[in-house]
Amino acid sequence: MQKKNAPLLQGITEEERHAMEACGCLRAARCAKGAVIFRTGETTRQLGIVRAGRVSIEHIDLWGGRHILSKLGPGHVFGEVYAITGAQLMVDAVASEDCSLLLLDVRTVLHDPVQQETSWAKTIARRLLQISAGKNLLLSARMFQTSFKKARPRIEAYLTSVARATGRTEFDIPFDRQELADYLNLDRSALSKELGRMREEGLLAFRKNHFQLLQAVDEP
Amino acid sequence: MQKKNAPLLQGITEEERHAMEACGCLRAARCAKGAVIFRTGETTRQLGIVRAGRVSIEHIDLWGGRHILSKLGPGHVFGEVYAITGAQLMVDAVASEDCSLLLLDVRTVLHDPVQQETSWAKTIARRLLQISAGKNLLLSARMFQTSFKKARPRIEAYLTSVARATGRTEFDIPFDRQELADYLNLDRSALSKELGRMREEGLLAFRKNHFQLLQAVDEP
DNA sequence: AACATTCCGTTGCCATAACCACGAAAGGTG
DNA sequence: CACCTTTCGTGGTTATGGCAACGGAATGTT
Repeated sequence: MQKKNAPLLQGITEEERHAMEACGCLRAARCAKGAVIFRTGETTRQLGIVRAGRVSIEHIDLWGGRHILSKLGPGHVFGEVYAITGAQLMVDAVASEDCSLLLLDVRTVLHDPVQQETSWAKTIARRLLQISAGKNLLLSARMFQTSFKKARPRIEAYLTSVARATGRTEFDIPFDRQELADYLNLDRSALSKELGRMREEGLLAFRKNHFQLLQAVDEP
Repeated sequence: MQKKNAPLLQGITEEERHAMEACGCLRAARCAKGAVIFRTGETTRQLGIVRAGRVSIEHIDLWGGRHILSKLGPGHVFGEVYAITGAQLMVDAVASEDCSLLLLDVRTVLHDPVQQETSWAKTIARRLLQISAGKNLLLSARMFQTSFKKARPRIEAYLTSVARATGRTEFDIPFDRQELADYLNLDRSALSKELGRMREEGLLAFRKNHFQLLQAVDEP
């Protein structure tokens, strides 16, 4: 039972919470494992906030292949882009475990002439902008890393970006091999091979998901 | 001389414009061709709005290779994600022609306790959220299209997405071959080869940047 | 018209990554 | 401990896409 507030709701008081629930903007929900929260092709006025459990954001491609875009734990927000724009979902949001969620009606917050003027609506709107911009940065970073045509540069780009983010040349990554391969759009065995080669060449050392860069790629 | 307002400034009256300029939030700028407007690694409080000319958003990778992410014409906005988050730029913004720009101080709009309450600041904040969410959608769509390991699925995914967006099976795409290849992270000749094969198989017809899907990929 | 330029299709070669399959190591569970 | 599952490295094979080079078509320029 996670008690900490989601970033989206930080700075929202208990009273404001009650006001939100009273006007129907915010409601709690529970989902059993495997339940589909948002479905591809639908539209939604609501975004989801994970309170407990995990939600998987998945994309089924035209050939039935499934891509897992992210798994979100407590505190994270999903579906906000679709709630804001009104666009049809390009992904499914699926409860990968039993979940406790909050559903927030974004369209009301942003467009209802009355609610819009409440202090909590203003707070939410501000946070939404931060969250949206932040996701933008993540997507951009990933695009750069996966835009290389060969495996080696993709791996180097990813690892150096983690190194830059943490400020260290030794770090753990949040992926196992298969997940990293998916993230970099590579085959797992191809990734393993390339990592092996890089280790032989003395570029890095690793064990499981712990990596150490030995010849840092410097920038002047 | 483009006179139409940028989406970001739609609904902003002349008076509000003057107020913005008076408080230093908004200022005009001119850039000669080749001038660097924002530089990788810097931070910025300002976003740019293209009034005339074109701005190229570029990414120099660790090996000196240059990737053009987008070219923005009049009305488009750039740098907003970095201005909002305060993150270091991962891209350069370069004037690819002589440009007339507007620079808008986002941090003031969002964080200055006084300006924040003005009607124009509220309008701008609302629009920023729409723009940010919209860019998010574009980035997501591109990610899906480039996440395939082989050329054929990437091409199909891209073309079907255009078909879906336009509602037609016959359309022009905004890229020439080289640009489409860059967009899909493919080699130009590999793209040409695959397109040729698809034409032979009767999947589509094309000439230059005009495409026609013959066997639409249906979804139930 | 002669020329340059850009855009596009095609070809051949080869490095490379996808794919399949196996076995070893590590971790969890009874 | 024995067992199962997950994770990871390796090998071999094949298909694919990157690369370089060329020629043709279309367009623009002098």
